[in-house]
Amino acid sequence: MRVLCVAEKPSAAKAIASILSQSSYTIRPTGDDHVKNYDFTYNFSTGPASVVMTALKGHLLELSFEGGINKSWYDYPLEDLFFTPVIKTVSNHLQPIADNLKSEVRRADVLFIWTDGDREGEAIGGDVADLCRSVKPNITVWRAHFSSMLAPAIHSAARNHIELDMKQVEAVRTRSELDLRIGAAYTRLQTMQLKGFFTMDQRKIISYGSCQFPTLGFVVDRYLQVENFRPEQFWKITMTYQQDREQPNEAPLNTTFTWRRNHLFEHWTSFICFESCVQARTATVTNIKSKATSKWKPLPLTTVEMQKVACKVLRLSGARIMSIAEELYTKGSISYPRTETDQFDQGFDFMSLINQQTQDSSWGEYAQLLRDGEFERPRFGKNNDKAHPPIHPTSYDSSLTGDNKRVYEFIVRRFLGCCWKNALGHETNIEVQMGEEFFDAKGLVILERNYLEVYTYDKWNGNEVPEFHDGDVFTPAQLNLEQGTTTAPKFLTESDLITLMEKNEIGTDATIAEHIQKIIDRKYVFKETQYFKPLTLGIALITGYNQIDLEHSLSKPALRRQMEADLKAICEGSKSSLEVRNDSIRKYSDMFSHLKCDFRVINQSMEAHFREAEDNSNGGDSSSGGGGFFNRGNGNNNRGAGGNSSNGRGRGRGRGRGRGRGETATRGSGRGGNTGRGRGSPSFPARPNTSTNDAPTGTKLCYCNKDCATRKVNKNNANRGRSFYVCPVVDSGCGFFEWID
DNA sequence: GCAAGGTC
Repeated sequence: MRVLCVAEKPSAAKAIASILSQSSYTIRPTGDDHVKNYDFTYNFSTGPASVVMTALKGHLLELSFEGGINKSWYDYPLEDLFFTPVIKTVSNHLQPIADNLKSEVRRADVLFIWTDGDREGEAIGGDVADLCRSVKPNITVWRAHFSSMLAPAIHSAARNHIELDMKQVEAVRTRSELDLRIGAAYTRLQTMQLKGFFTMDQRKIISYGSCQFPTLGFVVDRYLQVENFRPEQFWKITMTYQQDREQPNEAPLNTTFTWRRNHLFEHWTSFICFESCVQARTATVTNIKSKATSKWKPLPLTTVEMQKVACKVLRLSGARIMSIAEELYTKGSISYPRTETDQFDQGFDFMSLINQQTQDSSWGEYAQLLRDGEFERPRFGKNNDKAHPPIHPTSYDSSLTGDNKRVYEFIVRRFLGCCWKNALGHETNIEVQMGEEFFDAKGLVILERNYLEVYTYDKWNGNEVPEFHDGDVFTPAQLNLEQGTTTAPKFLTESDLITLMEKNEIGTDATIAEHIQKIIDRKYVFKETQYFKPLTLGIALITGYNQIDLEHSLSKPALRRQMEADLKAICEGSKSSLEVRNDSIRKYSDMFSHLKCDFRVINQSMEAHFREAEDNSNGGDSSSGGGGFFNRGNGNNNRGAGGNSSNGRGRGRGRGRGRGRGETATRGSGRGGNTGRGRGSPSFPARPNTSTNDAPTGTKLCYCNKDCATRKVNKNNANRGRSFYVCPVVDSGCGFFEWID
């Protein structure tokens, strides 16, 4: 018997051939540089056989439209794109691989498919079977079912073959067809309709894709949240305690307590709470909880996690990280970089990998510690793609420089961190009461840093607090009622964007970074430092789509998620692929007709946003940047970084400018506050900033009981029916208030 | 000149 085995990629073919043949195979080259044919013999359940193990490079076939519509954009109605037949062909660069398969299968009795154990792998297998049947219609087809690349799993798969799961194959075929039809129709419509806006580049593509648009939608949504943000004032009580040290030359220990109400938006309610504290004058420790705590070491590294964390700590784009990881993998320095698995197999040989890293001058000492007894098995995550282990170093590589070195170092440190112990600490929670208000402080002593030593990307800072006991009473060093303003949310970082995409099932681990790169390349968004901001084109498209009353929003994740759910339904057998295909085509083509009718809305949105952008650019340079449109806020326009944060934004809409980030709660401690005058400790609090509207009316009395006139106030809603008094004298009064029950 | 999904 002669068996032709086909793996999804060259590395898998090599690994499987090594296991099955116990490394005694001969290699033949093919027409493709990366793909090799491995010849060996193997004892299958049906008996011994001569085996050829070969590989693909992912999908073998590509989908396209039949006939002239594939090329000509103007000679056919766009609606035809939903119905015109599609064909699958081998793209030119994969032709040598297809030729190799065809010639090998002629000599085979059995085609044995060893593609990855996921939906796409099944579909790739389906295409291989079709191609091979075109040469040898009656060939027997087996499917290997394996859940790891370890020898027992591979041998078991070889001896217990199953059949291709045509439901999964159909699901992927449905997905590809829908993606192509929808992408082509909407892209052509957008591009042709909006062509007039781009004088400099007539070939500009304004693409639509079921993944790229929701991705753009996330960026624009956040932009609109920032744009529409209205700051709100709040008030909060801050309290600190200062303890002298035993050593006179040591700086005193300052402890900041957090008000349990955090902050309130009602001015007078905050006053009342604050006054209760002022009256009490001292704080009493009401509860102390002390316990051991730990900071957990990270999980083994998956692709998406690598992108999320490495984007942040290395300040590289996801696309760049993936391309470097690919390079490191090809070089043999790290394992396969596209994996969803965050658990290592039971038999995984950690120690030899740790040993390899002991020679490094930077992290070698930590690898030595692990080798010499500190090792602890990595945590078990919840995900296993049954095809690849978590990303880890496979050999020590000292030849790297630049970003490649930084990415490699990240992967090594992450791996070593996983193999260490959790960081250990001791936590103390102190609750104190002043008047009717509660405050909390948290102390942390780090006892053992463990994994933090090597995984330097995680931070865990200790915080020393005084040794309090239940019932202790102290006088605060400072007690203030501070005013603050809520601040706008920040723009999305790449890490935020990846998290959103993952949560909403937009793209896969291997494609998330590509979709992000795509909306940058299309000039829908740009990246300013680490933040994503939409360009005029992106804003105009999304706000335009949002204004059209479509059955489903094309810029929100729900449609893609529905497609994902339908594909699962096909795999589970609860829906047929034909049903999903027809329903989806009807849905998208109905929306397409609607969109086409209402496209003037998108045009108006473009006009409005482009005009606004041009106005903002002070005239003249509206054609800067690629493609002849204004790059809102981009440094290209010489308005400097951050230009779009205040550049005419809110023009005529009364929006505040310069909504400062981080300007929380420091006002109100200015005038006359904190001077310690009058009653000694606690120091006098800041005079509350009473605006005319807030100022009470009434008569009588104040805390200082001196000459300042006071007025009585009734604020039933705010103070539960009690009256209180406030000294209204701004410059010479005491600034205090008195409760009168 | 369109998509998203594999992989190098």
